[in-house]
Amino acid sequence: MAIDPSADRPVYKQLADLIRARIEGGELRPGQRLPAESDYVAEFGISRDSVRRAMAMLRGEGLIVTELRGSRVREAGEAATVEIAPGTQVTARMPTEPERRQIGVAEGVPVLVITDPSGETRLLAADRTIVKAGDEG
Amino acid sequence: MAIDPSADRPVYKQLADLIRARIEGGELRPGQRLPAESDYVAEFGISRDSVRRAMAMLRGEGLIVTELRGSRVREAGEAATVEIAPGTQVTARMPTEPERRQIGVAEGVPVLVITDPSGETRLLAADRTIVKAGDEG
DNA sequence: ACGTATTTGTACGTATGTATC
DNA sequence: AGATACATACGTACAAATACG
Repeated sequence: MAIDPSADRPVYKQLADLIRARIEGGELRPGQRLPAESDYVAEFGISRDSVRRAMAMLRGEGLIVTELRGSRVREAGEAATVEIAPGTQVTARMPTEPERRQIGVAEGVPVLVITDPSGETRLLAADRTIVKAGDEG
Repeated sequence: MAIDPSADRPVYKQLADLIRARIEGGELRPGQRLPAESDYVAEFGISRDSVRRAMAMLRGEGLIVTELRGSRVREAGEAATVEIAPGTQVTARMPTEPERRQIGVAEGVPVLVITDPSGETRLLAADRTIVKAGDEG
């Protein structure tokens, strides 16, 4: 699998596809370190800009996390189950950056917005929470 | 409010903060067109790169959508309510790009993963769906 | 304790492509 | 056709955090 700069699909998306396939195919396992940006630059002869765009894309999809020392495949992590009463509403959205820091959630992770029948809302990190509908409060 | 290149917080984050505050403060209303990238370049004397990073950040937060003609504040849109039976589990995550296209959901919008007691799952766009726990199937 | 190497973060520049008005 | 505006993609440079010897 290689990258074709003359293809219709942008270089950075091709690289993201390639890495995504390696993650979903199990070639890159949860917790495993990804090659450095410079490795991809050297391997495919593309610019660092393109590599960084690809990484940003995968980060946005929640597939990888990036720290100063490199990126790694996100680990699923055990999610706690929260039971909710009938009439409770649930939706999700991306947190703003201040919220993200406050809740202590990584980039690329949505928050669950849980509104109970009284109108009170809770914000929970979607990667640490599974909401289960119960038959009573 | 201005941007201080010598501040600790990066220029692009300062700009994102500024635009986010304008959105949350109602100065920029849902559906309203944002100034062009070049306007921000001129207004604050920063590079287009920094402006684009700020926009990407806000896009990732689901606050704005960007098209070829410019960016605008995302409109909430009427969300349909879906009732779920007791025992049904709900969580959320970001879709991968192929999923995003398949479901027809904009960038920056998470998907709700709904698993009924039999184990079957549904993917729904979180900005168009509110899940409501019912007291029976 | 210190310097060095590695790696990502930020920020500037330039150029070309493409869609819209 | 021309102007506008965003998308992609290359380049460079320096800063900051971490890891290593």
